[in-house]
Amino acid sequence: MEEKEKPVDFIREIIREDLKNKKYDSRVHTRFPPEPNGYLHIGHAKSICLNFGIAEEFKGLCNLRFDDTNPTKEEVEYVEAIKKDVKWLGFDWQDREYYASDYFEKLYEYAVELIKKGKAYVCDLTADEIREYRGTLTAPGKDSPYRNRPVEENLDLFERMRKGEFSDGLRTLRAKIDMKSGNINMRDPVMYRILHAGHHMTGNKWCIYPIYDYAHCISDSIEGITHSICTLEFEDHRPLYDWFLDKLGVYHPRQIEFARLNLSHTVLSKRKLIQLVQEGHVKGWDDPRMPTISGLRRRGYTPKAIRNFCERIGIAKRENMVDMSLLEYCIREDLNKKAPRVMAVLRPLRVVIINYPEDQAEELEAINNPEDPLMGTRKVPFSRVLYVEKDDFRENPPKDFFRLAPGREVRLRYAYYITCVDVIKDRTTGEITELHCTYDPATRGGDSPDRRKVKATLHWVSAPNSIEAEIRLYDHLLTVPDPSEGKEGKDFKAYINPKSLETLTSCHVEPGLRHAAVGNRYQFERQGYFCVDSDSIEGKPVFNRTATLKDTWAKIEKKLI
RNA sequence: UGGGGCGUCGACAAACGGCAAGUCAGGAGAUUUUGGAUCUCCCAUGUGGAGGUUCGAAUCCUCCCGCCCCAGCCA
Repeated sequence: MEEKEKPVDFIREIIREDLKNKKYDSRVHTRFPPEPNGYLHIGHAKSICLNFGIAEEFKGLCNLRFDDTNPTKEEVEYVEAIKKDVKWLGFDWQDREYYASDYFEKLYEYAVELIKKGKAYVCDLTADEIREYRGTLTAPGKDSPYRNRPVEENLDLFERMRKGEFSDGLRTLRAKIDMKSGNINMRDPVMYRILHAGHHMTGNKWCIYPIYDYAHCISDSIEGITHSICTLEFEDHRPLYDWFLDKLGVYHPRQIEFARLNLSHTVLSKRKLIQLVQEGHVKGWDDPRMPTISGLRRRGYTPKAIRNFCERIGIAKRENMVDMSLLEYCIREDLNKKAPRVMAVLRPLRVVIINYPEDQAEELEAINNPEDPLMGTRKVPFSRVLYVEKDDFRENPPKDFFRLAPGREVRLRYAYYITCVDVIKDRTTGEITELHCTYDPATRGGDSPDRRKVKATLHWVSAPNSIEAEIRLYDHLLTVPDPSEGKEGKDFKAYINPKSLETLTSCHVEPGLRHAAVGNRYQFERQGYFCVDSDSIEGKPVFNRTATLKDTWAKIEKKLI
């Protein structure tokens, strides 16, 4: 071991300490407990990486447990999606796929036990009345008139609740704790509610369902979890978590809370995400603009980049707002090493090489990835008529623009030096339609024998050999880093970026991309990283821009304005 | 006016009484057949504030200030 160890977060520190003290029989067992009522997002990835990561590091286990105690909100579609996403991120729960609903019977037995111990009672107050009796943040609550119901009566009523004798909301089972507690969660919280609703796992077996606080701690206990990691808003619930387990006298894991992830220029709340989907602001949960795992996957993100991101952001208890640029950095870092380079012209400008023989054609050798010689080379066709990027030509170049301009010589990557000799415009609109250039045959491959320098290297495609493609450019979902900092009364939807998607339909890409498989990732030289979308059809691929390349020129240009 | 948390660089985040790490962002330069990548350097005389303890305080104590969470039969 080196002297200087990588700093660890406070949770791993607690675990190290527990291990040192031989707590929990020196076991480490965590769990990731999603509620199957929505898709996983990058914030969940933080939790997944934490829980599964800890299990790996400490040679422990991590369970996948669906927290399915509310049948009115949960669906199988979500459990399938969640499993797919966790797997895709690279984590394995082996055979430990559990559901809180697996424990409904046990939960019921424990509830009966609490009733017998005088720690729980059936309450006939309505939801409104319970709210009234609860008091407020500053005023204590008052006892329910049903609080001192005899044990036998509670037992009878609770059994009849289960049997379905009462309609929804008629009665609840409540923990008998302290209506005057400063912690509102301790003011006789509801443990069970009556809900005549079918459940995705248990069907119509139950018409009473346990509340999170009651179900979660016991599920953790049953599974032998050692460290039950959750987010900060559950800090106030910890005394309740402890209370149930203490009163029952069962195995008692430790709940630890950390700060959830906030990411700039997007939203990470299930409620808001579901709103974006349902109101059609995006095309679905896997829209590449979404911060969902499925959205990021379709966008072209790799599991490695996401896991790396989660490692870099760290774990702490402070509220945070991580810059989207860090996520982008992580995907560039990964793809720079892995993605084959290819040339694609997004906004084509026709270039005719006037001194290149009409009937001539040739193939030039291009390097697939300068970062990795093992990835080899490929041939790209060259001809008299090419496309270059519109942005790469300026009739009146500003200072520091060193791409193509009238009279200027530049290099075509892996091809030749060319010089712009004429600018052809549309007579009526004045729009530049074509460039006439000459090439220097001595510069084949991109080097000049006389060592003369050109300041720019342009990507290009051969017009007759290129194939057409659709390319979708994505930008931030929101125009502001943090929508909650906006004007009073403005919700996040007021900041939805109208330019978050730009679809380019007449792009030209290298012929080698004709049969690119869905999901393949490439670097389009000088443009960014792109991946093949599932909307692709034979002969007409569709690409999603995963991330741009760093663009120094764009920065310079911005300053000029 | 209750209870629970949290304040270290633009954004994350270390430090555990002994010289304020690192990363992203930003800036400058080198290099470059991607204005990419890579490399070098710069970027907190100071840790929300004020006192105190100490040879020594981001760290311990006191008071103050600010921010977040809790009044679902949601999780």
